Amino acid sequence: MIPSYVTNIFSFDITPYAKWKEFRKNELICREGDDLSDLVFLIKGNAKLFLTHENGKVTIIDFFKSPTLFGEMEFMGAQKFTNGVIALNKCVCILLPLREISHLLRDDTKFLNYLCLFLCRKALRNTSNYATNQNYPLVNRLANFILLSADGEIYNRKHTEVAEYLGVSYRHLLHVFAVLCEADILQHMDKKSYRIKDFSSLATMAVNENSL
Amino acid sequence: MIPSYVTNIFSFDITPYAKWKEFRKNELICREGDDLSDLVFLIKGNAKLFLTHENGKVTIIDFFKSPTLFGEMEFMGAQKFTNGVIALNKCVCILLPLREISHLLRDDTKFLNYLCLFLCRKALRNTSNYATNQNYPLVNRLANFILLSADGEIYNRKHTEVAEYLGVSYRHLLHVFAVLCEADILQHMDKKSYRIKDFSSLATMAVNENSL
DNA sequence: TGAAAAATATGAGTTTTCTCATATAAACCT
DNA sequence: AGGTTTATATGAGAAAACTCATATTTTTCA
Repeated sequence: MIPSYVTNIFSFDITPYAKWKEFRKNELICREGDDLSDLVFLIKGNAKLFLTHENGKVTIIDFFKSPTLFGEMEFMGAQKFTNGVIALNKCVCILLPLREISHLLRDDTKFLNYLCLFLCRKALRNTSNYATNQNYPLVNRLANFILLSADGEIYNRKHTEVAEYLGVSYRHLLHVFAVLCEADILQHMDKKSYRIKDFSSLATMAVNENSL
Repeated sequence: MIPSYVTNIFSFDITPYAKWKEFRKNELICREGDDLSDLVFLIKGNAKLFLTHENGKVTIIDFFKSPTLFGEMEFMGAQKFTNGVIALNKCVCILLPLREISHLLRDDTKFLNYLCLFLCRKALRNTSNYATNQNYPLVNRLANFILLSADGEIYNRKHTEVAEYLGVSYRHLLHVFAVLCEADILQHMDKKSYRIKDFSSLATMAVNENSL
């Protein structure tokens, strides 16, 4: 029932503590500002981590793809209040109640080593993305994003979400898509999808977000 | 000799392994691309972490203020090559050779807990800064930066460095300083320093980078 | 099924930020 | 001390990105 890549992280048996929970699309897995009381393994589905500014604006901080983990910040006591996590499609999670097992985890070198490595990798990814975003205009970042997220030669994503993720306005994102189409690099297909006509141009202008 | 806040992180005695090393201003503590073979505690001085793009452009990723730690990424094996670290003034470091002690560290729950917490806090700070930077124009970010780094009512920093840190061109930074002066919020004093004339305006427009 | 909400789309005008050119002053080296 | 590099400073024009307005289509959900 609980996948081995989860149970293997620990040097003790977590099955007595683990709870299985499912979320529908658009359901909040963590509400912004709540105390988080569990360590959460996302084993199926995708979710996004977001933060609402006083501004009212919303930033997508990250996309979570299963399998992954969150709630480490709360486990470590590094932050009281969580950011929001919302299910992008049907999600399956395994919850480990912190109250019951945090003392076990703190003594578990196997788990702690795993967590350190997990945190390091996450930090590297974030830093790389951040540095990249600051130094290149949207065309370049978008080229990269298209290459990473296209299915073969077909790109098909929600503009609204992508705009938030790339940290630009919806309007500007559309503008840059239009530019890429005009340059004959993309072709606007039926309504929502684009076809990549010129992979090499796209690759040339793309910034490699994972080259750190 | 080695401060207790360093020795206290470990459950064993590190003194037999620790090396003491000093760096002059502008000396490279870590060269970009090298293998890093030590865990480094910066116990005195300030340093900056940077990354050179294929672009040629340089991003300041972070400022290190003592006391802090770096080299964790290499310890965890999360990255082969380090980013550059350069001393901004005289720096004193304690080096722990990874080859000799990494197996000890991996079994040391005290150290591992410390490292997890350290990584979490770093990640939170980075995320907060990142989200902030994406959503506010420079005036707001700069207002905040001025408040954080001013000495009383006197602000005095190198524009070149600040421009890099805030991820904008030198030209634009100067422009925004001029705007703040024109609005009677700052006053341009002798050559390099500015006096804050209107704290409350500055505070109003400032984005709080540490409100996560 | 029908109304409301969300996503797509495009135009026009503005703000933010960048590039490049150029000049002067300060800091650094040997 | 004198030459080199680095930091400060400013102008002009262009590119990048944003806001607001507005229209259409698609999705959601009661």
